[in-house]
Amino acid sequence: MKTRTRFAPSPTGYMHIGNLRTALYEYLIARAAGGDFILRIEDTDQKRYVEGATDIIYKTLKRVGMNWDEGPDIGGNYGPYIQSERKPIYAEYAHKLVDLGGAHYCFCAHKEEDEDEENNATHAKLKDPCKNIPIEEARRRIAAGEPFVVRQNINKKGTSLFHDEVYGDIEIDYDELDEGVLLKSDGLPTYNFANVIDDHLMEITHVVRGNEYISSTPKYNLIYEAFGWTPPTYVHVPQVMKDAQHKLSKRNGDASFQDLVAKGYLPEAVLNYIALLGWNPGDEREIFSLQELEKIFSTKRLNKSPAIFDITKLTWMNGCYIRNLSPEAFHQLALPFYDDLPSTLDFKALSAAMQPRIEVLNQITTETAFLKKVPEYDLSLYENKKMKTDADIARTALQLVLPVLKNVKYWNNDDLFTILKENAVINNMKNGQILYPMRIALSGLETTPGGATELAVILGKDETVHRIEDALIKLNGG
RNA sequence: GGUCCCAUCGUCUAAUGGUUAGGACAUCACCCUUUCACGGUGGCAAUAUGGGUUCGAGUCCCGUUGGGAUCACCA
Repeated sequence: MKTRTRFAPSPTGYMHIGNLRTALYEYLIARAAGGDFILRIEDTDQKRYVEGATDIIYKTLKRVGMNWDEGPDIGGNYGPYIQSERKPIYAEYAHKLVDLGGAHYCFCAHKEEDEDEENNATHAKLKDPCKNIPIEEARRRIAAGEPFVVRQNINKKGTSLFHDEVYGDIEIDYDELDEGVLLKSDGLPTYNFANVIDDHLMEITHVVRGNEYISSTPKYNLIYEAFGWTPPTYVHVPQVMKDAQHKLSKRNGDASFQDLVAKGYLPEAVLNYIALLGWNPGDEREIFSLQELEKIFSTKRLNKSPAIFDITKLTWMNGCYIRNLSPEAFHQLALPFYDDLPSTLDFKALSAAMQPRIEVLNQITTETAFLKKVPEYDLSLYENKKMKTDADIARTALQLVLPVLKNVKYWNNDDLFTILKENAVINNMKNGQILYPMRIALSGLETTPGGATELAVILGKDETVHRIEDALIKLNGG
């Protein structure tokens, strides 16, 4: 049987990191087996539907290179792939399930968000009064237009046993299961029911989902059983946590995939990082492309315990990806972050300086602020013990260097560095006594991305001369 | 609360019952160096706890503690 997995997000307008990881594992299981990866949109909750949310899902998956073989946009042999368009299918199977004894009709009024514990227990196993309504009477009431839901029957006794690829064999007592709603009064199925029907009809072989579904898995199996269908292979994965106590969630404003990308995390790096949250390749490699993961992924190396999303490690990994970029590729990614900078800068040189120094693209903004304007600084900045400089030496050095720079023919790093070094020797000064003050004059900062000559190249000859003149005025008490 | 699940450095993790418990991030120190960064070298740092089983337990069993999940006409 061909391996088929599906990513079945609900369009709530947000690509949660944990969701993306689930999608990744589903994708990898399919690809590792040469199978198909299906995209299905689960929009059975109209209240939560967000306009444009499906586009975010498409865009995100495409951005990381997880292409699907069947889906709402490209079709396939098992469509439709949007649950709201499958409404008649669920109704048909729901009634069928009632006929098969796996469910019953229930006419109880729906109590909205009722916190009353009594009410919560009302429909627990065997307590639903509607379960005793004769089927003929139920059908009559439905025909008469009375609102109804289809509720699952849990008639079994004893314990349910099922196997999970990650957690092994799990036993749950049937008494623990509630007779939940399968088909809502609006005629749409609940997640529990829609999943079983769709996964079966779409011939899904592996179901990957968060481990919060472990306790309800026996309910799914009961439905499969009632229909005489074979349940899929279950792969429950541990949660992605924000910290030891809380999982990552939209409500807390935790980073989503699109938030991370907007900050300048590369999609490839994010994907690489989340692949390793709860999975490892069995050796000590950490940097993987999606293509490499497709070859080596196995559910056997999936972890059981929750993993905390560590932005610090992702940031490091993103830095690795940035440094591995070709200079041209990096330059293209950096360009949007140069918008506010003077157009006279040598942007290629700036990119060359930025690439090894940043780990997230948006760090470019703060790193380059001094290129717009020299920040206010104190003359004490010219004092540096190791460089053996102070404001007086700085004044001498800059006065010395100014005419030299004005005469430089080839404004590039190597020539500038050679010339300035020669001048240090001629004037019996140390390199640092010239380069350090020059760097301060050009930046007004204690630390800068690149040295004096690199900054000079980035700023260009005119601005460099200009900034040194300004510094001299400042050093002379102006 | 009932039930289910989980437990190795701060974090992500490795370890056919036999290793000085390994790697990575972070952190610290040093080297490189026109500052910073990159790069390089090294340091600090873990088997939650109590009992078993075993010649030998991070690994198997039981208890304890801690944490998570679930008990919706949400997924």
